[in-house]
This record gives sequence, C-alpha cells and structure tokens, in this order.
Amino acid sequence: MPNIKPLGPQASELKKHVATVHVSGELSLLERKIVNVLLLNAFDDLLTKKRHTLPVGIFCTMLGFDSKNHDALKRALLKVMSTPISFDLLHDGGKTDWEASPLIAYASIKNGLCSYEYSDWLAGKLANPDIYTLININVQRQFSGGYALALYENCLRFKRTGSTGWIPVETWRRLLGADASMYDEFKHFSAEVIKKAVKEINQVSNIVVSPEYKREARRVVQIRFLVEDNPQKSMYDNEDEEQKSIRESDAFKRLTRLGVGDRLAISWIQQEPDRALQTAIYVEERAKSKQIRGNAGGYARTVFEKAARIEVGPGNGQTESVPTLPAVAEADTSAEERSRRTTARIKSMTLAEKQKFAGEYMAEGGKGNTYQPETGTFKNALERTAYTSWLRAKVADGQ
DNA sequence: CAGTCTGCTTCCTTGATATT
DNA sequence: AATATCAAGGAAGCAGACTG
Repeated sequence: MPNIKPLGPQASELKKHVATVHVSGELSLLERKIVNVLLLNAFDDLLTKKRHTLPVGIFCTMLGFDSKNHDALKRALLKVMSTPISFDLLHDGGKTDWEASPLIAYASIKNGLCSYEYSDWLAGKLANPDIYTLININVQRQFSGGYALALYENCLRFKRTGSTGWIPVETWRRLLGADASMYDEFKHFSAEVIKKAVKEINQVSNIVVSPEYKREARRVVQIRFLVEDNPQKSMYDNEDEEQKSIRESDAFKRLTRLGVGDRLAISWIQQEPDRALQTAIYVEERAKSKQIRGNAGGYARTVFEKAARIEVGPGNGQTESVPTLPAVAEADTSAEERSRRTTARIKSMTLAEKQKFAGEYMAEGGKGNTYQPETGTFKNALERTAYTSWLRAKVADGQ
C-alpha cells in the first residue's frame, strides 16, 4: 500500500495531476486498466526508481484479465506506449497549457516479469498522492463499459467540490471518448452514454453522480454532474477498506472500550478475529465482576498475547457460550457480498418464480410488451435491462 | 450452433417553444 | 388561441459478436 505523502504546495499543480487520467478516449478499457494498474504498482517508487516491475500473473489478476493470451496484453501495452495523453482538458481560467507524454516510456516482459518505465517528466507528475484516489482497482474491475470509467474519472476529482460545474456537451463527448457519429444527436449520447454510465457508476463505485442539463431553448447545451459520496461504497475508497470494516466490528469496539489502543486492536483482529472477540468478551466479564484490578486494556493484552485459550463454559457458573466472529461477520456483510447473493438468488429461480416476479413487475407498471410467459423473460433488450434492475432491487430488499 | 448481448438505426410519442 | 416545429426520449428491431 502506498504511503500517503504530503500534498504538494500549489493547488494548480494538483489540478494538473488529477488531469492525468483524462485519457480522451483513444484507449480501450483494457488499456486504461493497464495504465492504472501499472501506476498503482509503481506509486511508492515513482520518484526513487526509474524502472518498475510486476509479475505477469499478478498483473493479469489485477486487470481482471483471465486469458492466457499474453499477446493481447503485449498489444495493449504497445498501444498504451504509443498513445500520447494530453493534459489540458478542463483547465481553469480558460488557459490552454498543453503538455503531453506517452504514458509508458519503456516496457518489457521477460521470464514472467513485466518491467516498465515512465518518462521523468511524467513520473514527477504522477507522484502526487491525490491521484491515488482516482485509481481504485476495485472500481476498475467492475465497470463493464468504457464510458462509465471515463465519466467516473472525470467526476471523482470533483467529489470534494460536489459538482463538475457546467461543461459544454461537446467537451463531454471528447472527455468520455464518445465522438462517434452516432452520438451526434444528443438523445443518443444521453441514452447510450450518459444514462448507462451514470447507472453503472452509481451501482458499483464509491460515488453517486447525477446529471443536470442546461438548455438553450429546447436544446441541451451544457451538462454538469453532481458528485456525492456513495455511503454504501465509500469503504472501498482506498487502502483503509479492511481497516474500516474492522473499526466497525463488534470486537474492535469492545477492545477499545476496554482501553486497548486502536492499532493494537486492529492488528489482533487481523491476526485472529475469533480470539480477539473472545478476549474482549472474557475481559469484559472479569471487569464487570471486579476480578481485574486496574488496567483492563493491559489485562486484555496479557490475555491475548499470553493465554492461548480462554476457558469459558460450565463449571464457573457461566453457561452461555461466547459468541464467535461469524456472527459479527454476518452483520458486517458488505454491499459486494449482498450483490453476489442477489445474483445467485436470481440464478437459482425456478420458472414459476420467474413468472411470478415478471407478473409483479408488469402489475407495478412494467410495460411487458415483449414478455415471454413460457420462459418468464423479456425478449427486448431494453425491457430486459429494466426488468433486471427492478428484479435485483426486489430480491435485494427481500433478503 | 442456438441463445444472448451489444451497438446501432429507425420510427413514434411527448412536451416545450415559435409562429400564425 | 390554435397550429406548426423542434428536440428529447421511448421503443422496436436488426446485425454482428460473444458464449457455453
């Protein structure tokens, strides 16, 4: 995990750094992921080392690239190397400072090890820690459409401000890489790019974005996105993910209440979650019955570090068993886990169930024009999509 | 190879605005 | 006030890619 270094002195520098992820659409999704994964891997050593390395296997896992076809990877790397990235989009004050560099200056794959270098200029730029918040591997792996990732990158930097500010539709097209002719008409740009990307971001990322349109007469001329934290996903924001969930756990609260330090409590729970909780409960009991003189936290430490086992049970008047961590984990189920369960639940539905849900869907106002009773599904792609999101919400509620 | 998904085009409806 | 026009949005469907 990268050490977070102090922020650079000038805010203007910061903005340029953040703009480094403005890859204006020339890169495919895989190529963007490569850029971000390599940067993440190199982050700590950007200023101290010229050449960075990463085992190909780990590289592929981080990319969510499960093919053994390393040629595709090499091609993508080549593409990244040959694609210049410009930095001046969205520059403040209308100034048009323009700087560009290929994102990777050198790359090799030898003996299962991928090595690569950044240009000195770029390494200096990328070393700013704020960019780290932009590169969220969890998110990279979950976006299926390139537009969602592009929009995510362009919105995340405004999380603190709360809004991207008004930006002309044309600029958005360039920023999101949606300059194909079919998106000339706003309605298509809106339906295919904006709506889908917004939906995907709100479902899987750590922010919630909502578009607002400014019109001239009837025509939409500018768009801004309001950017908020996604409370359900903010725990995935950065490397604190694991620590945050530990901090919310029962064991952590109990241990700190007893006077165990935060860091110590976290490390115990990381090492042996079950015994950490047992220790807390055991010490609480002893403290309640005044069997501990003085420092309960210190006693807890002795118990955890010295005593391998804590005997609780019949014989000393106590008959209730100590709750173990699984109960805690249950309550602490992440959004990701819930989503997986929803998917599994839907997959395991019988035909009768599918038909029942589809019926409910149509009763609640779903159109159902292309409903196929024999399979309990919808023929039309859009209808299917609408129904699927309805169904997911329904199933998730019922869990 | 059938079923499914995705990108794209085309047609229709709705509602706001401009014109008469 | 009635009517015409325009842009957005919804819906349907096709073709090609992908998947198991």
